[in-house]
Amino acid sequence: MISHTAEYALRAMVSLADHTHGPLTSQQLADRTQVPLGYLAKIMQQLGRAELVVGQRGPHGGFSLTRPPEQITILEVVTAVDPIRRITRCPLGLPDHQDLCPLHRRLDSALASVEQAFTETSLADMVEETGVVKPLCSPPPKR
Amino acid sequence: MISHTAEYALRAMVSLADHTHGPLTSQQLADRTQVPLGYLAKIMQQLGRAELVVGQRGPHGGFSLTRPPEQITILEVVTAVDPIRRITRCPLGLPDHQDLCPLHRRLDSALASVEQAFTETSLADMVEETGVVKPLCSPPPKR
DNA sequence: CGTATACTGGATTTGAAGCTCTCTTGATCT
DNA sequence: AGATCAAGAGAGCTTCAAATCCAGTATACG
Repeated sequence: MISHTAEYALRAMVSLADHTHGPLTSQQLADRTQVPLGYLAKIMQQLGRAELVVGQRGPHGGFSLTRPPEQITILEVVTAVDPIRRITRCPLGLPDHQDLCPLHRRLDSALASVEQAFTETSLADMVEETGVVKPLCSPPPKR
Repeated sequence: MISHTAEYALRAMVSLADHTHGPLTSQQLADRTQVPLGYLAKIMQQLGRAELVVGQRGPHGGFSLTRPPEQITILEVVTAVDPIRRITRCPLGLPDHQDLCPLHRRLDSALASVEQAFTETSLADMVEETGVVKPLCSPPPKR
């Protein structure tokens, strides 16, 4: 349901949102997110074209968010790399009608609910919940 | 989010649910659903192995549902051909913890809501809504 | 029986997504 | 200016889902 690419983009964006002091290089992001470096670089390019991040070249360069994490939704990130395709017209061959059948209404409404959930969550929401914990997945509680 | 395969399976199952008089052949189903015949045959095999349909060979053969449409959910159909994979553990490389991070909690809860929606809808629900209309997607309102 | 019908199963091809490699462009620091 | 660091961009490889093809097997009916 969620492509690898979208997953990777989200991990990278969350890492950036969590890192407030200056940019992060592709290499640093790849380490944090466990995403293959070369592939991540491509994804970062896409995020750049969507103007969600900017890349600064040269020493001390790297990627930074273009907006504060509160103002970037999950949906924007996903859309930038792998858009959710809502079902707006008949997926069958029948060209001469507009309404969706019950089946495709259901499927589209499932898509809609996902889209809705993604709209309501910002990068900041996810960083805040993490608290002091740094890794993307929280380690076991210490005792 | 929903694979072609799952879409095709659903179309075929809805067609079967809508057809109460005897079985439908792969060929007939392919016509109704606009799915490539050879590929649909493979999908029907999967649905057969999941015991959602039975195939009757020979003349006047074809596929029939094994249960009344009210008792078959969308989820069962989707699961038979292309299961929804819930996120139950850390998708990153970190093996030594159980909890999901905020990101993956969100993603999994999106999956959960889709799963829920699919559980609550049966094939019968979709056939009933169609009413007299035969094609999977309803034609334009006549006036 | 024999034949036409229709599902079953395996092998193969195609195409898109995932991933790598390499070269180029731009920025920083001696 | 020259060296180095890091993003940008294009070409190619790999893997897997989607789709096709072909031979095999079971069933109904005359």
